[in-house]
Amino acid sequence: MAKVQNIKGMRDHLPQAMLLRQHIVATVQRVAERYGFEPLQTPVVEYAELLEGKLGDDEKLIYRFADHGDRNVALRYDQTVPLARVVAQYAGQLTLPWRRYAYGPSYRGERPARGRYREFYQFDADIVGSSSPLADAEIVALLSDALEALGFPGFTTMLNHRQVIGGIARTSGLDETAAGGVYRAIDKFDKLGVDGVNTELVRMGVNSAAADQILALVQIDGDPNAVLTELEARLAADTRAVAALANLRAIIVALDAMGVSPSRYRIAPRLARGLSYYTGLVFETSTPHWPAGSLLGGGRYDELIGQFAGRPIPTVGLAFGLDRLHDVMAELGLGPRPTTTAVAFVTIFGPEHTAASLALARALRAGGVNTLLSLETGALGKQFKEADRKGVRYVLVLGPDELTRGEVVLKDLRGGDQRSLPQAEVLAALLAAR
RNA sequence: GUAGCCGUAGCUCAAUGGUGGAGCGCCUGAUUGUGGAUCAGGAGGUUGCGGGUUCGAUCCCCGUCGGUUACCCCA
Repeated sequence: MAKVQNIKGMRDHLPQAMLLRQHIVATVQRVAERYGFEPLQTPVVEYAELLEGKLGDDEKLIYRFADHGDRNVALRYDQTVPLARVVAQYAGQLTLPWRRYAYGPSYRGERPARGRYREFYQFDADIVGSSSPLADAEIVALLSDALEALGFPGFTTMLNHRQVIGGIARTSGLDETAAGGVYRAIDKFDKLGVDGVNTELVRMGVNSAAADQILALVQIDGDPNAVLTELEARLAADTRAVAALANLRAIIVALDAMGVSPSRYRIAPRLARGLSYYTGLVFETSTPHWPAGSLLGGGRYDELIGQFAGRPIPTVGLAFGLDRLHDVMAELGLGPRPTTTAVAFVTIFGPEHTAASLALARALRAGGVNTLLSLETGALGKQFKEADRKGVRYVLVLGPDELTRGEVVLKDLRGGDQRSLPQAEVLAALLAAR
């Protein structure tokens, strides 16, 4: 017999988890559509060469194999590269700027850890074909609205710009080739602290004066405007950094005008992210209630799509990590926690009353009430028990007494009270109670 | 990729180199027109899988699969 077991890092999502996951997706989708984003779906399998050359060292994490036609294929590791392919492939059919969202699984052959899986679901939202800071701001506003709609009690989005990090490295006397390690080191600031990052920087050959300067810049924190002003002063010699800071300032001005509370974001020069294809804004949202990693992240990547399209197409976007959002919400008790989809449970009093119960169930369903029908007849106790265990709130009984009077017994399992009412009124009663 | 820890009933976990237990859950009944609470009874195990050591392995050793923690990495 085949092994009854999952592939490492791949999970089943049983009904109780799915109900919360679907709530999350529906909520985020509703917000995205509020901003006029349109849905896109692409296959999980792509030509391997499409994904190669975008990830750097992470290429070894790509799931790849030969298909039945000996094609060299791979499972997508994110939804951004497929987006780039679509934009290039359907250039004539898409009106830019294009706002699109996508929801689905991606795959990475890395070691599973808390909140990280080999098959993971993401909800992506991107604005393709605009370099306006309004696009960057809209993405940040969208994520703020979405997390608030989901009921997150406290979250903060850290904003940074790739050329601010570049400027920090350059003004500290580091060349671009050494910068990669520096980015990784400062990205660990929250985990390692000042001394830890300093040790790390020195260990990779940064002299201590430069390390001190990097650490001083990276620790700048506080009111977004004040942080920008301070960075502008300290990085004034680096023209690219100055431009980046002006860009960030334009973004937060737009955020304020869009109604995003300044308490929801910070300018964080220490935020690095992977950076492999980011060119401008980078951001990451986290909550103090979940120390292990961020809820979502994103940024501006103005060059990636151009690699496929043959002309530059500036784009900014984000990805919600569904698995992590779900884990955090489940742990914090956020969101609805239904155990089933049904609201009503129709019992069958006995074999001879089957038709009447079926007709009742049909009428409730036609009226828009999610209705579970008993598949057993008689033994009302067992039927009630099934309804109770499923978490269905209302149970309906159609016995000989009720049928004679043209009524139905409606019992609320939550409170335990029940009443008998005319059949014609049951639907309205359930709709009102819901 | 490196190192550690874990894997026993549906779930959470005990146990001993010598016939594997509990709580919760589940099933049946008390209750042939009503779930939860209570009481009584019951079912449920190749101790992840494979190999080795041993008279004998759930326990010790090796491998493997899965989970998990810290590193690495995190598009």
